[in-house]
Amino acid sequence: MDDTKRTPAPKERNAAPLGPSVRKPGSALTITDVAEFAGVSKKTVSRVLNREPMKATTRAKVEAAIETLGFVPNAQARALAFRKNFVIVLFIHDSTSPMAMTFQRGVLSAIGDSELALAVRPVNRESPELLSEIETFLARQKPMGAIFLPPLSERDDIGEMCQRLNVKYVRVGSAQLDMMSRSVWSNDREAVMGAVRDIVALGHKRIGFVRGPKGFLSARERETGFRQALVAAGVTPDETLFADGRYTFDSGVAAGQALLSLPQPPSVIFASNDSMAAGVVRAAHEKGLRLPQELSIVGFDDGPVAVQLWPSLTTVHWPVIEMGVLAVHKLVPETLPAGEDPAALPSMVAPSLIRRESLDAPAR
Amino acid sequence: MDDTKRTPAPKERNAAPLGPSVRKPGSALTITDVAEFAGVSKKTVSRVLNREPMKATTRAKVEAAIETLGFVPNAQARALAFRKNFVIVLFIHDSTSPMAMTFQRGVLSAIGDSELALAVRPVNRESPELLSEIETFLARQKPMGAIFLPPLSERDDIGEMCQRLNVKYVRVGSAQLDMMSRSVWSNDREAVMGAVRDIVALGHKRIGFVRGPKGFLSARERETGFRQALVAAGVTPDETLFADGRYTFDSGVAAGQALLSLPQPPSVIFASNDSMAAGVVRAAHEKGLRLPQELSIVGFDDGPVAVQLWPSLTTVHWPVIEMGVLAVHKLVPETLPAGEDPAALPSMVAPSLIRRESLDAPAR
DNA sequence: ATTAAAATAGACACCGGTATCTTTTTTTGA
DNA sequence: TCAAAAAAAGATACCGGTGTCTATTTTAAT
Repeated sequence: MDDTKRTPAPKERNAAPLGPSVRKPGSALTITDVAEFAGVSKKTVSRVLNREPMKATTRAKVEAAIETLGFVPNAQARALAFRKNFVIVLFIHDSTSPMAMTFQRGVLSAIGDSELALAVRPVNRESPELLSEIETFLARQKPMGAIFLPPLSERDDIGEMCQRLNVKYVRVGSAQLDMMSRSVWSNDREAVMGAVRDIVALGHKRIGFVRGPKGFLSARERETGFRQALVAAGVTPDETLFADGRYTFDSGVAAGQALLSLPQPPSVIFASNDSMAAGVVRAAHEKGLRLPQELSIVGFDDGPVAVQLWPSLTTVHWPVIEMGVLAVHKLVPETLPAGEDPAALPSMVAPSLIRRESLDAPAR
Repeated sequence: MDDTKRTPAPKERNAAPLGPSVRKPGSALTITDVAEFAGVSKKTVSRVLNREPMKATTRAKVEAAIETLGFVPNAQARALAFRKNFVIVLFIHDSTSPMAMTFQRGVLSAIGDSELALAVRPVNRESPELLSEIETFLARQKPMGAIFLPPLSERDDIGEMCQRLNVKYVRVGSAQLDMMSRSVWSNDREAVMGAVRDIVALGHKRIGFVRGPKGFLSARERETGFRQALVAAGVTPDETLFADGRYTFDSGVAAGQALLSLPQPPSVIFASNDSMAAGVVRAAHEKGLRLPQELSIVGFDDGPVAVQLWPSLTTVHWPVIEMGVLAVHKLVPETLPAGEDPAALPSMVAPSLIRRESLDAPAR
């Protein structure tokens, strides 16, 4: 054919294949450069990159060329051709949440140094455009998978949308929210039940409880577990020993003050998360109580603050990091350690009580 | 041969392979579909997407088509054609670091709901392949910009590599590390000096200091500021009042115990970060000291733990979120609020002391 | 009204990979 | 040994956008 002589001025660089020695800096190298260098076709280089079966000698030749030139494939071009971006998106509701940050560590550790990338995207659960925002992001990025953290994960419509868009996803929460392959959850209810059993075993009779916000599944599950454990222990829940909280430190202080001002205050207070437990610790200190002799306090999360408090906090360890790892493995089985069975991955990780200083038997 | 005989039905190209009328769900729509629908060329749609100047009626026509079809452009295709991925990469050394997590919040808030995405990439500063790992990631992703957090930011060779790869970057730290347009920093030295002035003004004479790890610029700057402030106040630094720490809670406990066991203990202890300050708080509590009457404690960071401690921690607020916002604005001026001048962006954000309960005048 | 200049829209190559189909090479079988 | 089958490598279209240059329309000027 002709028409190759086209425009004289621009794009001269292709006219006479790059001219001599115009080796561009950095990694402007393409698969074509590697192919020429190795004396094979583009497709052959592509085969090497994708580890397709081929003759060993050819592979070696190409790998040598890649090594020599320092070639790094362009992720966007691959993504375009694959119609999948090698990215995992982490959708979070509140970028302040320590849980989200901890979860992210799990995700990053599972990704390791694979070619996967992590994209973090905060969205507002209250926004009326929540769904379309997520849809647009997914349509634009076409990620390998999406992870929804609480409370986003509690919405079924998000899952349905992902299926419609053909995007793999995992919903993370304090109870199973979707089919196994799309769920990662901690059994908060059981964990609280176990913790309460331990507390009761120490001899505590009056156990205060600080609720989390009603809108959070974790808060509801934890309260349910607490009540079920009491019932199982033969104790009728005393509604005056329940105080509302919003998962914040301040709300924990207020709840603690309220519970400790009761005519007959509890000998131990279970707070639905560590921030509120820290608030209760403060309320107790302000009242001059000796901890844990005069008041035991138990939290939930095992966040960074738990060990830094005085006394250090007995708390339910929420296996958030493990959940992050699990979510990635479910989305991209290739991240699994070598011939492990993706189908054998669990969905649930069990939280468990960590005993520290803030819990002891009640005073005589 | 001409291919102008315009296919009647769109996507004729799929007719053979995919069967007829297989209108795929979701956003398998392309710019070509929009162009056909609007009766214009691909390029015209592209112009609308990129907000290039054009006739209002044409623009309206195309925008209507986009709206009607629910078209979302493919980020990978754009990135490939642009040779730039609409992504900002945040390189962090230690995914555990609370500072990194807080910084990330600033980055996310600056990104807002623009089409930018945030990718987080942990790398190990100790790894001998650190540089090549970063280079490979940048070559693969071709991001709009890269942000290096401490202690990665302290390496000059990383900056040089980015320039070689033609990647915009910002180095974040506790002192200016690069030219203004590539730096975001907090003046930790000045901030500590100011804090010490306040402490001295309260009447404190013996001020203990808990160092951070020598390998961190922030630790060195904070100590330098501390010493300079003492000298400025006419006090000769007493080396026995310095204790080593590693920015961890445990090291803070140990340092606190050491300082409080001195024959003549300090009346106030300045810890180089909040975690260590929390450790000092614990050491003081263990010794039965009343805070702040018998010992004042001051930290640095103003992290989440500061308000949750008892007593709440007086600490230097480290404006990490603001630094995150600033870094994004520097990398992508388009994220600035509307006609603000990118050149007018500051590089430095000043930390300042937040007075809380843990600091008071020394006892008589 | 006519033409030159400016503004706008279109045609087509191209970004850097992968998929499909074809050609070439190697292996196998008689 | 030679043809047939299998394996390997190559040629080319294509993913979904943007850049460049050309064609067309609109505006301005005479």
